Amino acid sequence: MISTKGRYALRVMLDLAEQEPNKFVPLEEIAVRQGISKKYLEIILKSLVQHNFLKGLRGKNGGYKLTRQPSEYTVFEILEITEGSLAIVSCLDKQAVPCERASFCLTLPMWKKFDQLTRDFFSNITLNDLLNCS
Amino acid sequence: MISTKGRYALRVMLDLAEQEPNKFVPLEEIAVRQGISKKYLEIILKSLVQHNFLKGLRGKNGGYKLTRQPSEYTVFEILEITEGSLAIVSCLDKQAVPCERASFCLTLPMWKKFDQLTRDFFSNITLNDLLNCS
DNA sequence: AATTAACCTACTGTGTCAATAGGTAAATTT
DNA sequence: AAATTTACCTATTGACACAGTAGGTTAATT
Repeated sequence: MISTKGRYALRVMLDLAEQEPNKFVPLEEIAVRQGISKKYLEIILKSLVQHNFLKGLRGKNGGYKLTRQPSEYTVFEILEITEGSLAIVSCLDKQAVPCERASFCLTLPMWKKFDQLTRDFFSNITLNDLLNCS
Repeated sequence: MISTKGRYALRVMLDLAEQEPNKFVPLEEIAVRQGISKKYLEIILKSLVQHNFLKGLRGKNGGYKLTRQPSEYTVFEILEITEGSLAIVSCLDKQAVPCERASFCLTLPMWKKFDQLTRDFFSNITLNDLLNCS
């Protein structure tokens, strides 16, 4: 299940996408608008900045802004960063220890298929798509 | 992410489906075969019995057996019982408190779509399908 | 009566989630 | 230069789920 981190991250990115482009928007504004604790959002935005999804600027008139166009962010990459992994089972996690049952596991092919389905689904949705959703 | 409960439950159901039908198979056997702690499996099988997915019989020659044909169990219902919920976001959980942002939430439609995708995917796979996977 | 095996209640260590608290560094304004 | 603003950083916390363990009770068979 997607935690608040991933959900909030998406909402913040969408919030920024709706603001005037290239303008730095202070966290406080976003927090109020989205009804999310400012302190908690800080943690989430930190990782988005570290991955160059956002640019942060300190001081007066500072804040955050997108580093790309909304159409250039996929939901998948935003979720992957904030959730750590979108793998449906731990066996398919990046840093998973290889399972010695893998060769004869009856369920593994199913998990892999679903994993690909998930990847395809969220990779094909951009922030722009969500903004224009009818 | 699917926890060990759901994954183990599936493996146990498949294990039983591979045994002689209508024969009661003791938990000990399954645990050894699957390499899973017997005590932990007890907890998982308990819920499967309570939902009439399995029949348990005590005493000598006792054990567990399926109550239906392997083709009559979908992966979805097995996972739903053992995992509690397969909802991708808590907003879509059965016992979720209604979100007041729902009416204008830009991401909710996406979550709903994915939820349906998940449901469709796992509802269309039966134990029998997994047994015969090539 | 003895054995087998499911069933039941309770407990535990570990880790993650969802925050909160308080301070520091950098940019701007006065 | 001082004050203000706002991002950035470290640490802590309570609650809860995960993954299992322990020990006993009930029912069926031998």
